[in-house]
Amino acid sequence: MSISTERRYENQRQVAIRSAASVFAEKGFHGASTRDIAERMGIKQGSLYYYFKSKEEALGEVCLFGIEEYVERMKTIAVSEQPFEAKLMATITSHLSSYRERNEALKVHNDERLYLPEDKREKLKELGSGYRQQLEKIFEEGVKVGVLRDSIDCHFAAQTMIGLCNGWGDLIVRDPYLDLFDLIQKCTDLVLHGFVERRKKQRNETVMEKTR
Amino acid sequence: MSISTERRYENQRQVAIRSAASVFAEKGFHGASTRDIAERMGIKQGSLYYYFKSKEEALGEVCLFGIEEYVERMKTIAVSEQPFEAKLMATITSHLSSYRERNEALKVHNDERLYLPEDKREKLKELGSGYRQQLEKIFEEGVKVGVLRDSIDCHFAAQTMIGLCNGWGDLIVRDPYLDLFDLIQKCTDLVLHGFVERRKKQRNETVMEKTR
DNA sequence: CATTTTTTCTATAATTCTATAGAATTATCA
DNA sequence: TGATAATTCTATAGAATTATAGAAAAAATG
Repeated sequence: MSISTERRYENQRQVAIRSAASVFAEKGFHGASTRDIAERMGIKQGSLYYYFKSKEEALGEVCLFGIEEYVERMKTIAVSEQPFEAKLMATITSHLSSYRERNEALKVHNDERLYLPEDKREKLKELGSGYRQQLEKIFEEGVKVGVLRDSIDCHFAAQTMIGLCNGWGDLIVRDPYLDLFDLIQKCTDLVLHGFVERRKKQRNETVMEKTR
Repeated sequence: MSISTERRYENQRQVAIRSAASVFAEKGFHGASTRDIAERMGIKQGSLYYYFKSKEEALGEVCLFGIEEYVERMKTIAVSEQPFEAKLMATITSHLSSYRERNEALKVHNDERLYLPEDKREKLKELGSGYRQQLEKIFEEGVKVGVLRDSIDCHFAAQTMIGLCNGWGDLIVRDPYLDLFDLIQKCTDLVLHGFVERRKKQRNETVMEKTR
């Protein structure tokens, strides 16, 4: 097998993974048939098995594809020397952007990975927890430098931010015109400051204003 | 058909719906077989069709069961005369509690409703949008009375809060020991105030403190 | 160009699943 | 109790699905 032949195979396999991602995202793992996936990439059902030895393997590859770079980016952000606020926004940006870039594979990872057998799920679980732990550390750092309240629960914070981004992820996948930039601003702002009005630097402010 | 006979039927049908909810939550709509559902309620596969005319109808009933009361409660909260903060917390409480009480049906609604045919999905969509709109109104009210910043996007706020609660919903379903009360406090606090330290009433505060 | 290797196709075995029909059982009620 | 109605069961038709084997086609190689 020549080097270019191998590369060609890997390329086509990547096409297969993206096709599977797209079909799994649309119909779910069990709702999608190998025929659907094959058709989406323009080959016949039986030929798909040249790239995957089973439908399950296809799911495994899609999930890995979906989460791998996402975790990789988090590592980069976590070790970087930016101030807390920048890290937070970078995380949100990375997370939300993944939904646009990864061809629905991240969504498939979220929704369908539990249909993988235990051993394959293990690897994904590690990646996922690694992500959460690093996010947690970012929050801890924020507390340490005094940007964040020291009463906050960093585990809760990390888990919530992941859930919040995943919720928007579903909508991003469904609506390709959704303005990511705007969304990122708003999410960051919410996590940092909440929705409540802060009365700062306002002169002549009275308690009565509350009920005006 | 006597009245008690009808009631018995309706009771058993409710058992069927809950069984279906449980199986759908675990295996997904397509991954679950009618045999699985029947077995969970202790009858044989064919007998299930005494309660549903199709597997799809079962899914429809589960989704409706999952979302109906949830929407109902939101209505009650929205029209109530509580201050904004109380309404917000009531909403979060209602949302998160539903995951404990509804036998996984709300999760099924979230994850599997898109496998329903268009016409059945319509009804659910209306219920869901109604929910979101009412939540939006609560936020708008919060802005109007001055509790919330008037720069906030109430549509974003509502959508985010739903996503945030749904994210925790998944974890609540998986972990029956998760402390809901604590979670509700933290979610409310996040949405209201964010995670950033507010320096209020602190004397001698300098700009340098930011980078200490 | 002829040969070898890679890729895709066709056909199919084996299994599973939904939904239905009609028999059997169980419960209700007069 | 005996008749009627409700509930569950068994058996199965018919459709769909996964995975495999071997033929056919396309591409690479010397």
